[in-house]
Amino acid sequence: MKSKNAFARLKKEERERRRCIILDAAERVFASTPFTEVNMRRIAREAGISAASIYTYFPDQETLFVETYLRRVGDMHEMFEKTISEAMPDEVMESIALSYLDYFIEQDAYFRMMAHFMLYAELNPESLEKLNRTERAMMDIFERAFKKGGAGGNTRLLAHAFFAGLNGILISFRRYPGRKEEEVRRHMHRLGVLLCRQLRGNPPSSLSQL
Amino acid sequence: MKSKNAFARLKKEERERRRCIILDAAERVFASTPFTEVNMRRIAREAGISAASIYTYFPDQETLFVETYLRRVGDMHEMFEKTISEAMPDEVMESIALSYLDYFIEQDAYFRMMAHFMLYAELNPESLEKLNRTERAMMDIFERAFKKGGAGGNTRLLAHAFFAGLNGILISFRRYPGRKEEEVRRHMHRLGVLLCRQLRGNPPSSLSQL
DNA sequence: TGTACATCAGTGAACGCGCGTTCACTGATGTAC
DNA sequence: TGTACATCAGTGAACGCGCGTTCACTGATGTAC
Repeated sequence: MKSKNAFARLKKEERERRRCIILDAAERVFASTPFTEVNMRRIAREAGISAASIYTYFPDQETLFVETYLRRVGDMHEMFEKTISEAMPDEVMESIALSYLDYFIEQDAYFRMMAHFMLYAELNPESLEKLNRTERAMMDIFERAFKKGGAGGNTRLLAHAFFAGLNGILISFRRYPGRKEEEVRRHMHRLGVLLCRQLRGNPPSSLSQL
Repeated sequence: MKSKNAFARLKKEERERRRCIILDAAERVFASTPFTEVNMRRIAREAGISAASIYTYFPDQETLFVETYLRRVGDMHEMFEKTISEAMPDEVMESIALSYLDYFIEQDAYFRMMAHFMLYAELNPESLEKLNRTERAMMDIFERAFKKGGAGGNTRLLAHAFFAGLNGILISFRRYPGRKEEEVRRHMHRLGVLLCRQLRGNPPSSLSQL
């Protein structure tokens, strides 16, 4: 009986590892291909299997996308945890804001996915629940950052405004007409810094300095 | 020669009126149909013509969508102009923020279109230029509102932050899990008010009051 | 040790559907002479 | 006044393409006896 369990466990582990290989491949595809050109066949090719095989491990495309997204966002959370514990109180918010912006500027596909989930997705309940949990975790992190930064009052609301503000910056200025990538990033950073200072109730002495 | 011109003019006017009928139909479809279910055949049906006929008046779907969007946004601009001239200085920003949010909460399809243009669109140059002009006009309006509201410093940057903040609120909380429509709206309003006060450099005495 | 059978990952090809767009054609109206 | 021709809005049907997903089948590995 014991050895049978061991076999079953091993099989389960192997299955898990194969799932993981597919997720790795998806991650690479998302990192290297314009979001609208990502599809099941491409991910399969990157993983070295046929498209049909993916369906042995994931029920559908959406679930695969959500899981790829969640893994990545998990990494970001860890990064932020570190920032919170290491940064000085008066720079923790800006540090997080700029990381958040840079992360999504560089990993455009993941921002697109987030936007896609927010705008379109008719997600299955499990995926939806996982995404919601992750969003709440993000809010918790932002809230703790605000507290460390010395903000008082309704820090949950501040966290929401922070989240909304950052997403808004990313979506509103990503195609800033006629600007080069580096200028767009600088502009986003400027707005991110403004957002932090304002939400902390500590406006810069002169906005024109920015 | 004169009468020939008159004929030509009439013909041009008629053509313009037919274009207009299609745009009206598109507007109705966008108002009544989930964004992902809008397509050329539906708009044609609503206009009482065949899908093929649309192509006599618009080169492609994207152009039709952009023009429908622009007409609507034009209306919104007029609304804001009125608000700016009529509202008291200390309430002008909040008034605009709440109108903006309400407008896009109710006209979800137009928000989706805006998001779509920001995220996806490989637009043809003319459409792109029109959209950019409109966005700049929006920024001008916001900037004037800030000035009327008594904000100093870099009002252009404030306008950008305001625009980003409002869009971020709309995209980030539209699927606020487990909340009813009315609660979502209230939450968005709360965040909108917070955004205004912060950007005006006039934080509410206690955030927990919100 | 050998044979029959079960399990299951993996596959190429095809299915199915949506939907933007094009095409060959019709029918009405206007124009030339 | 009548005939031939031009113009042009409008159409139904079909094209074309992308792409998620399914299906019937293969081949390897393990198991029973």
